[in-house]
Amino acid sequence: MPELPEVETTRRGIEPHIRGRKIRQLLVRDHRLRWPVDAGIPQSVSGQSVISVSRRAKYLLLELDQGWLMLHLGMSGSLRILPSGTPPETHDHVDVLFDSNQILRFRDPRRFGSLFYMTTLDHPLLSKLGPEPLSDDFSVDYLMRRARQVRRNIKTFLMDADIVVGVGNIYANEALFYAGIRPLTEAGKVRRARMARLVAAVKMVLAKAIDAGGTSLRDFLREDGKPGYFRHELQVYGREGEACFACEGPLTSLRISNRATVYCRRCQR
DNA sequence: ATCGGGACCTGCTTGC
DNA sequence: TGCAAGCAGGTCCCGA
Repeated sequence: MPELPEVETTRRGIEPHIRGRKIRQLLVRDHRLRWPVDAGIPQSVSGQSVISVSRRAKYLLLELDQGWLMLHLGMSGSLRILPSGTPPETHDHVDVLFDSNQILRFRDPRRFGSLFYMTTLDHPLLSKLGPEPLSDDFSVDYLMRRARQVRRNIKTFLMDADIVVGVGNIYANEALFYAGIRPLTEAGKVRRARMARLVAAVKMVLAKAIDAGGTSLRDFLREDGKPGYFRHELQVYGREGEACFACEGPLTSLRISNRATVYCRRCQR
């Protein structure tokens, strides 16, 4: 799936096409997503216009006249803007047809994604989320305070959406490399100066990935069907055994909480 | 209360 | 070439 940069890339891609447009019809071909898609959604949103498209964590929020469509891309989801009449392919589970005769089409092979309609933003999935990583709320002070309260490694800590949202496996590996911190270091033992480097690294790597249109490994495509280009910027993710770009030593790999972890023994302490 | 692991799915790559 | 195992960008939920 898309991590935060991919979701933000998608948001920026679709907004100009659907903002101000009226929903003519919403079609659910397969309701079996992470949570079953409510059968009442098509009726609820028909005739409503899109006021704005925003993002909270990795959720896309389509603000309508009287509510919100909330969409998560899961691990393999993507959104495309297509001319109406474009035949659906396998795994194209949801279409939103607009009065512009364009379709917003949701594809998700693994069906880990989700779609909700709600009339307030007071939703349990949004209620306990940590700060946005690119906001000022995600600061050294904040992260030091949270780290003191836990006993777990820094990588798992960083990927916990209660702590900070939007940092998935790729960018956690990348940020720890830039910060020079070993992934298994206990979060509570990271000194302030290094935590400051980590906060800066998270912001930098996410911002650069957004600028590049996200990272495309296999599934992710932008709304226009093109890939993102951040893959070429990756320092450690997917490079186990290869030479570190900084010191040329071989990159080490291990699994932390069952997620592929790659780091440089020499550059990360 | 915190934490790790399992579970949810399909498709692609790898190794026998 | 064929088949099975392993792995993939997320994250909720359960039991320890």
